[in-house]
Amino acid sequence: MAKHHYSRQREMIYQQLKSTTEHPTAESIYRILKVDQPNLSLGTVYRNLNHLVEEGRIVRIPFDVDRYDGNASEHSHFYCGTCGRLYDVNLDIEQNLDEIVSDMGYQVDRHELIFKGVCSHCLKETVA
Amino acid sequence: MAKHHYSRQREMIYQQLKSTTEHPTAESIYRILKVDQPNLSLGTVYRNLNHLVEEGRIVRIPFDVDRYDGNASEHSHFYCGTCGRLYDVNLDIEQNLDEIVSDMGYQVDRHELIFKGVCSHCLKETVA
DNA sequence: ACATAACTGATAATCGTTACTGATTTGGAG
DNA sequence: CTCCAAATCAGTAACGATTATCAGTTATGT
Repeated sequence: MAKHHYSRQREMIYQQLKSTTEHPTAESIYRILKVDQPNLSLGTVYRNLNHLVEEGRIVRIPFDVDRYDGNASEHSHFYCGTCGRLYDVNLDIEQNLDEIVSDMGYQVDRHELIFKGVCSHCLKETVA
Repeated sequence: MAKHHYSRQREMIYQQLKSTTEHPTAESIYRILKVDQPNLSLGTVYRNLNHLVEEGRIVRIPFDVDRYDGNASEHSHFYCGTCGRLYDVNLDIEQNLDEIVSDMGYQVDRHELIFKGVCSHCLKETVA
């Protein structure tokens, strides 16, 4: 007996997340999918996002309004306070961080690292 | 003319935060201060926490339910998923992180780094 | 002391997220 | 293929943390 049934809605949500690097919110995923699936429910989006996070297929980025990342591999984020965009940031050091904290006696399952400031795009705009 | 008036409530909240390393929530700060100040309002706590964060005197740790840190110097946190406690973690590398991301073209104002797992205290409990 | 802007307490409103419900879909067993 | 139980759905109500509102109070500069 299967633990999970196949769900068309869940796969749509997952594929939508995989197809973008914009780290959308539940609401914006809902709006996009609603176009082709007019009777999609917002609750279904939330339910499946939680489901996918538990499975480890996607990552929740805890925010004022939570955002989601279809790239579940370990990486950081940069949040631009000017345009509100959320960028992926890959740091070589990142794996070491968990080791350092492990050596302190903690069992580290994962970490969240988010930088905040102004992105290069908005920096240009400001100068102009 | 002063930008801010002195506020007894604000100082109480600040002192409460400085006196603990438990990273309390707005609600728990409220409960503690309410004992000696029965007519303290929860809205006042939220209002002043925001005020103190803007001043940079304290730090907001974005969480399911936000928590606050009276130690405004740069450091990370470890969240234990078993007991729910939030620990301070000091890493030497931490300053370098901002530099690395700055070199990528971003203007980095600050970062948030939080580790999640099981703390040493809870690890012992589990074994026993 | 006066004027004014900041602040407070109390309460209502907001809004992201979760819970509930009855109907529908899925996958395995006979 | 048919039937059943578990999983999922759409729709909507409920929840809870945080913010907004507002009339009354307090702090600060003149």
